[in-house]
Amino acid sequence: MNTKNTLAVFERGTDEILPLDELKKKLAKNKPLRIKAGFDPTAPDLHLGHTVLINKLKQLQDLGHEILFLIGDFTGMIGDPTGKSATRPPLTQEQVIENSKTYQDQVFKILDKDKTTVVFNSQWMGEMSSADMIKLASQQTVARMLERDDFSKRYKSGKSISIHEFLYPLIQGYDSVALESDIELGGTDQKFNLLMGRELQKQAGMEPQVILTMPILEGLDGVQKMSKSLDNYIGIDDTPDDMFGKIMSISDELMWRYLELLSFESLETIASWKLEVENGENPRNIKFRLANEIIARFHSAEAAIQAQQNFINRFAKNKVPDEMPEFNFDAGIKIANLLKEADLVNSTSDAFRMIKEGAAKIEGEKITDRNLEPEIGTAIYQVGKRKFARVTIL
RNA sequence: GGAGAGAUUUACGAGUGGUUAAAGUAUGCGGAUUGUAAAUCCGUCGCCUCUGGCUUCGAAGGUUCGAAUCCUUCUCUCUCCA
Repeated sequence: MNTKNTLAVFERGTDEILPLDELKKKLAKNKPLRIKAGFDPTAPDLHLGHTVLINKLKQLQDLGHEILFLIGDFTGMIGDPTGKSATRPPLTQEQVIENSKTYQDQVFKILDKDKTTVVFNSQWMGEMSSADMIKLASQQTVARMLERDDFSKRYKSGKSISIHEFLYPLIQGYDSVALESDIELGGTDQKFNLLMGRELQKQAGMEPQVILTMPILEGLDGVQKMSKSLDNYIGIDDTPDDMFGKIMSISDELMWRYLELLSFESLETIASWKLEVENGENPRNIKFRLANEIIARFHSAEAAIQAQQNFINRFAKNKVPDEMPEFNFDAGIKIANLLKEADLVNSTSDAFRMIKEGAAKIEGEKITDRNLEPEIGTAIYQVGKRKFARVTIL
């Protein structure tokens, strides 16, 4: 592939490439580049937000470049302050190890395992002495650190910033020195950290890496970034039904954003869909297409069709789902406790509330008696539109 | 080390001895409507079978008939000075 086409692959969907000239020079060398991307093993389960970046890695991998998949097990113990308005709780060693395993299992659903180099930054950071750390810390100034938006915001608004949080960008930057990376990918929120890698590489006498940022995918709420801690994500391990439901719940506005960043459909195709909607097509049907594509990618085409069928049955036709959690209880249990034990409500107080609001149903019949002791037998219990459980009273 | 300010329920934020389980707003949840979208309206938002009881206002003690509110110690945060 010639340089021009290669460059097009690099640029597709990116937010920024800095500096572009240096990337062109690196590509002109006509040999595999070392491409670094770091992941913070804060919690297991990748979500669609991560796949924006991973898809890009996959594309570059297919061009023959070397992917350095960095698991930030050392930095994970700091807790990345990026984008946070408060100090993030650090992870324990055990959590980090556990989570990084899950990460690898999931990421190789997209990346080619044989062509990917997995590295842990504890490999070199764990070896670093206190003296080395001080030397590293001496390479940047507090003023420079406070340039970072989230730090300066917190500083100005009187929120605490711990010293160790300043170390995070430094260590991430040092990772680039240790790995001698040519390019580093990250979300736009990583820009500061990525640039830090350039500076430290320069100071180490190396050719600095080019940074490539990908847009941050908004979560289901359409405002905050998709993240596990905010619970507004679609996990790639989610069941087809969950995926379908979550995609359907996003706003019309957000739907276009998702199509842009997650779909493999061409931009022309997406533009034609927009035209359809303007001409009266129900936006819901566009979401159907998006949901189908995503589910087919992480599960199968059949699963996608099934999920859509389930969705239509459940909501459009108001039927109950085929599958739901099952519970057994002894006779004499009170309805409030039953709903709580079956995970349909958070507390018995919540159960009373739901009953009062007419949201709790048995076999489609509203529960009116809050002191009800359900009869022996099996029945479908429901709270709200989405929560179901098949309960057997013994 | 010194001086000062502050820590309230998911979040922001009222509340300076007694109708305070704690205003208000946001978020969330539920209902109506609908395309499980948006918008709107209504209800609800500590726990416990609950016309009542229990535990909360950084932590632990204390004063009081009674404390989120007063006192003491401690923890943490911020500002200024060194």
